[in-house]
Amino acid sequence: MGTVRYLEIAAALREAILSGALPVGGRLPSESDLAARWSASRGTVRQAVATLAAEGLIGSRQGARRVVLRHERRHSFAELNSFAQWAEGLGHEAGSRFLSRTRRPATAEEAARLALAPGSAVLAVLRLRLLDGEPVMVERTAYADWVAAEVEAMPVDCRSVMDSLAEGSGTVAHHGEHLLDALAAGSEDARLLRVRRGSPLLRQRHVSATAAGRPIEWSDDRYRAGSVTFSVSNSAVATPLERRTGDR
Amino acid sequence: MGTVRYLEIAAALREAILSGALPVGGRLPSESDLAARWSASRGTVRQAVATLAAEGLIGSRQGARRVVLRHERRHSFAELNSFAQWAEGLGHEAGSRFLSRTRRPATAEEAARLALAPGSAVLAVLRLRLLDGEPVMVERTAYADWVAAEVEAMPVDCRSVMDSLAEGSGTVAHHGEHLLDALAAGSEDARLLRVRRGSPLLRQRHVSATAAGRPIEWSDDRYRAGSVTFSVSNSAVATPLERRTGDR
DNA sequence: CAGTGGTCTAGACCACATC
DNA sequence: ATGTGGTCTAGACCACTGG
Repeated sequence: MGTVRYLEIAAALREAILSGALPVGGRLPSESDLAARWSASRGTVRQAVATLAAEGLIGSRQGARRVVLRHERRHSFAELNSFAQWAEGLGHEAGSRFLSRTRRPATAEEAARLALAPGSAVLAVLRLRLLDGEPVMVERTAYADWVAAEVEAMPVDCRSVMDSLAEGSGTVAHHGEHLLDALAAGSEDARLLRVRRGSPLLRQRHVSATAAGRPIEWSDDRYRAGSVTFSVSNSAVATPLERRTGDR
Repeated sequence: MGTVRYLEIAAALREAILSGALPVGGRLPSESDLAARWSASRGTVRQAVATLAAEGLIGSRQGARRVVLRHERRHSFAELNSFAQWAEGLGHEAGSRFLSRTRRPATAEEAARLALAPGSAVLAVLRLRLLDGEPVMVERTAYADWVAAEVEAMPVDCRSVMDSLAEGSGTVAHHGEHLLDALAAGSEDARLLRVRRGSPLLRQRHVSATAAGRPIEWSDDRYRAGSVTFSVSNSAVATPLERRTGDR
């Protein structure tokens, strides 16, 4: 059986929360209740509720029952790193076009982000992303050389580079670091996104890496204002968010 | 002793990573090594490394040693919810001025975010934030009525509302949900931040709640482009980030 | 005060990586 | 084949919440 006990329990609790059976502000059963009901040890139950806490669905304090914080669904990691999967998960139609793919030496920033020796070759890609036919994002990505050939071979309207890499060589993104800021549209941005120069864009720069920590890509994605919102939830015990000044 | 075993181990490992003693891409000692070295059980060691994994510092795959992913420090939850603590942590001087504080009925959105009955009273605040004397952020916050009196009593240049609430009534933020997007500066934004109307701003809307899940405030913070960057790290096992279309 | 979550132990078996 | 992390058990004591 591929079944994992604590994920079963977590899924059942998640379902109860998302369906509204457990209202926001309501209390979860105690750990011992859950352990008895599922014939599992307390450790396993704690692993299940820790999963939900990491998703921001529930909170806890020593001595008091766990409480439901929200009942909205979250998106998976795959949806986060893949524009196509994200769009489809929301019922939108994702489009994509490679505008250029060229090999060139990495810039200093790209080399640093991809943990490459300065001047190593990367595959630089310019790509336009559409949502229901409308252009919403311009993507400028540098791929590490060990995936470059595979990316070059993809069709110009390839739905998802990350999906194709997974199906092809089995390369899967496992970690990501994302930098979010705002900037004014440059002339190329403006032309491709059909907005005026200087209009606000939301920029998401991110590096994706394999489970072993090997960087795959470093990307600069610029969204038309109003087209997307990023959402982050955190707590005093688990802090996935950071804020910085200036560039970087 | 107020010492917690797994936090001690986590702190030691974190120190080793941040100092560079364990290089990026390097492998951590095995769980049994660490357990022996610290005279702790394997469960305790796993709790320690789980802490670092949640901070995005290390990654793991079944069967292989854990690897170091990065060695940059993260900011605490407190720094995330508090402009003042964040600025001071970076060595900048944070300034602040209340421009207005008025009680009025909650808008539909505010009532929903703060889990209030429609039309309940809130304290609406307009506040300008400075970094080293320069205006960088405009904050429009709705405080729940049960903290309104306390916020009204604070001086106009109060450094940190959240710190003051903690010291005063012991109200501490424990959970947060943040929405990040870009938008064009309105006329009030432009005047206060000394930028042109229509220039790009990074908007962070967020709700803060107590450990019990009781909402404290709902805020719309707008940063001058280039003044701040938000950073998020995630992995296939822990996904704190979500992306959405349109408003909300 | 009883109940609850937070911490910790000392085992066990399995799936997967690495050599 | 050996080592490693992933999962699970069945206990234990403590700190804190709540009525």
